[in-house]
Amino acid sequence: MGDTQTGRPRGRRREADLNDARLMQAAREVFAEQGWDAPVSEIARRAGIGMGSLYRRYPSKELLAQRMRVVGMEQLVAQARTALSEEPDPWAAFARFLRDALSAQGPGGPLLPLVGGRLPATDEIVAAAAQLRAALEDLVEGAHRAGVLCADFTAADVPLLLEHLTARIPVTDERATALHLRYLDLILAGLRTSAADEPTALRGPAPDWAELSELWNASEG
Amino acid sequence: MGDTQTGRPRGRRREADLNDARLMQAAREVFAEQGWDAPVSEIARRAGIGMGSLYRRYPSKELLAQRMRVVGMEQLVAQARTALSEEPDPWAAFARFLRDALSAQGPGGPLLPLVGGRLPATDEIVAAAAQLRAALEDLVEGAHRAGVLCADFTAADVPLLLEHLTARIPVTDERATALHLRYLDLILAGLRTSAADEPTALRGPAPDWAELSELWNASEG
DNA sequence: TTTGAGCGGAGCGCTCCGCTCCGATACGGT
DNA sequence: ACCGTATCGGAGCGGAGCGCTCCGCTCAAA
Repeated sequence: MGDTQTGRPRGRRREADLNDARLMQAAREVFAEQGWDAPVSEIARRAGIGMGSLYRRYPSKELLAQRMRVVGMEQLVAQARTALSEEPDPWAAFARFLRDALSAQGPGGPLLPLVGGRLPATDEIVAAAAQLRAALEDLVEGAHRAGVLCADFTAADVPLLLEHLTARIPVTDERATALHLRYLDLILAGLRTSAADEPTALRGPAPDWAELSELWNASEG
Repeated sequence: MGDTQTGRPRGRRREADLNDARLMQAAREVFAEQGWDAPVSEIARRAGIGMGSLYRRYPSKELLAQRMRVVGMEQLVAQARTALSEEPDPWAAFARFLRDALSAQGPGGPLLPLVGGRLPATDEIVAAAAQLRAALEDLVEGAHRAGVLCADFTAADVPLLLEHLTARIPVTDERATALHLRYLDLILAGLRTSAADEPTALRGPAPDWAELSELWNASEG
């Protein structure tokens, strides 16, 4: 932590910071499109950076991906906090966060850290995950308290739902995001309860946070 | 067509037919889980069949996948026809088909022919696709006529929606299917219009069948 | 018992990946 | 202006893992 507090770096140092930002962006795009097996060279190419510079900054593909997960989760937390503070209505905040998460996770880029599941969790990652969990729980707790959210929809549903809405389809990023948002609207319509409606339409056991941890972190070495 | 009209094959021939059925099943499971890059040896292993037998029946991975697509589409057509004939209510037929498609596409196996997009379409495939299109249009037309389906939801939405609901998550097949069905229920709740509701909640341009063709078939050689 | 069509799986050649090494580049102190 | 040097970029190396083939073995049919 604290590597962004450089007071206006200049020259070579500034270039390195720009490179790092570009790398995170490119890594998220490429991993989202092609999965874990995407070649590192493709990430470097899309970031406009040579392999040497990439491997100087991140000594292995695994470390690069782990850092990318942290950045992605931090961005989600920021989006959740923004939605919570800028939208007074709990339902509006909830809906806005989902839309932001689907569309703004990088230009056209689909979702977040679900490269995981095969790379071990660092301390940084578990800390970011804890913060993400807290933010999502704030979001759904608020909607629940307002009585506008389907009763047995949990905070752990959110990442899984986003994952389900982020199909890897080989079209332009804009078109893919448009389709994601199209089907998200369907989900939102189904999630919203109009006051004392009939019991929720959700079937099957809700996921919990432990299940998510197993999905996101490698089982063991 | 017409290779299933054998009058009770016996002995070695019967084993070959069983092998073929097992192969289709295993191929769908493996491709669904791991995508096109899944090793052929894994398909053979899961089918309980040697590589020799597999490559005797299908001279290349591509031909195997093309045949699998045809079988998968034919199964979807059969499920659509069954839903249409067994469920008198158009909405019930529509909902049942979606649930069947998500769960029964092989035990626990996710969806269908979206290995495509990189392998060329054979005549058999375009014929099966045409039949699938007709069946899906019957399904949504019926629901539309009954006035219970969100207005600008088209038949071409169905495969894309199923694809969106079939996230590849590394859990047991049963759990994955349960999650798919959980979020399908949300979609169904959002899709259903109660008579003259407010205008549909769908945004963005609806997909059409031409877009699907581009997704499913290789652009060119 | 003989036979041979059809089965299973070990191995070959090749593609493609993660990662390293080194010449080229341009910043910053003097 | 000039040079020392930290950093950049991409060609190449070793190896993993794939599609596909080849061949010894099994077992229904005669």
